[in-house]
Amino acid sequence: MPIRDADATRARILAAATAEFAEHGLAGGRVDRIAATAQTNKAQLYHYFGNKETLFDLVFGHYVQTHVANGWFDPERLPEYAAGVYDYYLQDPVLVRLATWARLERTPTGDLYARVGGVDVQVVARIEMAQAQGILVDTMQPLDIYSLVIGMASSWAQSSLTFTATADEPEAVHAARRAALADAVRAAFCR
Amino acid sequence: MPIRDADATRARILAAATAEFAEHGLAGGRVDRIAATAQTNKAQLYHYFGNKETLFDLVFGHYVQTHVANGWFDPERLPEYAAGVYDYYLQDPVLVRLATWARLERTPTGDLYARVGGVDVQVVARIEMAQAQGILVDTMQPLDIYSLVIGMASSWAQSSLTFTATADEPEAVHAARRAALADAVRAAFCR
DNA sequence: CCTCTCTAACCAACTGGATAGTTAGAAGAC
DNA sequence: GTCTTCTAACTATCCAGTTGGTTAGAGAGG
Repeated sequence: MPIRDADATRARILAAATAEFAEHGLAGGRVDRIAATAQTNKAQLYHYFGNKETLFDLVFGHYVQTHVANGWFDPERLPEYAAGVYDYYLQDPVLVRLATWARLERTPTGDLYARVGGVDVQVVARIEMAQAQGILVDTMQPLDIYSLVIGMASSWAQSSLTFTATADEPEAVHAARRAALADAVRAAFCR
Repeated sequence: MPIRDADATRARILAAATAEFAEHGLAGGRVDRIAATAQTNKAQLYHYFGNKETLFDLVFGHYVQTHVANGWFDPERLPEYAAGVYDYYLQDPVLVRLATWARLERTPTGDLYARVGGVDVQVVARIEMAQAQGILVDTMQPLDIYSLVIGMASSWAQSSLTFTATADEPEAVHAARRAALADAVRAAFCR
């Protein structure tokens, strides 16, 4: 590993910025802290990423692209998918927090992922196919089904308007939530 | 109306702070802007409210207390309640935005309303009663049902991780979402 | 009814530290 | 030798919180 490595420095800044913005958001995030955590300095940061806002957008887009696997969504096993999302949010708060900051500070209305290429077109196509096959109810718009499922799965996430789950709760509590979530999704959307 | 009116000044500051914090959050909110909007000055603001953080908590608590009517929640008409929440969030983004900022910046885990007195105990009691009467499923914890319903109703709110609804969309779109939401809630929780 | 006094309400201007963004140049790598 | 990577130090602005007062108006005394 060379002492000077532009790619590695970029990566350290990106990682530090991801943690900082997930924790504090765009307005609350501090460029000095990011540079310090990344073991570099602000001049490097500004050289590679332009400005704070751009860095935030890039962090969010990058995190979505690397952590939301394209084929993960499965309309044919929607209850299991929802339960999986519950577990993911529990184990990794970064995605939810970044997404919520992005929503509040960058994209207050419309498609949250518009800056990042929009909601995967495949999602809609696959829900439609599952509806045609009689697996999912065909009385709702595909995107409405998708929104509701995400809304349900994020009920206990770090964006929750009620109660946010933590890993140190008893496993029985998580099991009960997972079961309630899967049951509710099944009853609501599966035929 | 006297030229000097402490109550009126307090009220103007609270109103201005509510708008400012709903828009920009705690870190992004500016005390100077609040004072200017309230047509007063920072010294008054600090005299009445101590500091920015205290003011934020007070704004959030006050908004919840004045805008979340106690008896509004109705476990016997859960689908209609959910649809009502959809409409409320559509027409007034302030509550959702304040709550989401409070979640991210003040209460990252646990009960969001802990600072404000906790989730209404009546909510649990009334869900339990509805379960005992066979109106709601009794295979889920009351709080889990509550969380899921709020999660579903806020699927298109300004905290949405997918798509945020706006008032200027065609009424047919809103009607479809309301129907999907009510149907899903009914299928998931009502017996 | 007028004037004096006292207090609560008010405010312009200030302070000190934080913060986004810049500069000018040092040093490793090829 | 020169191009890229790196850095300490700098700048200009912003911002939460404070200071040192001024002013409106209520009530008391005459």
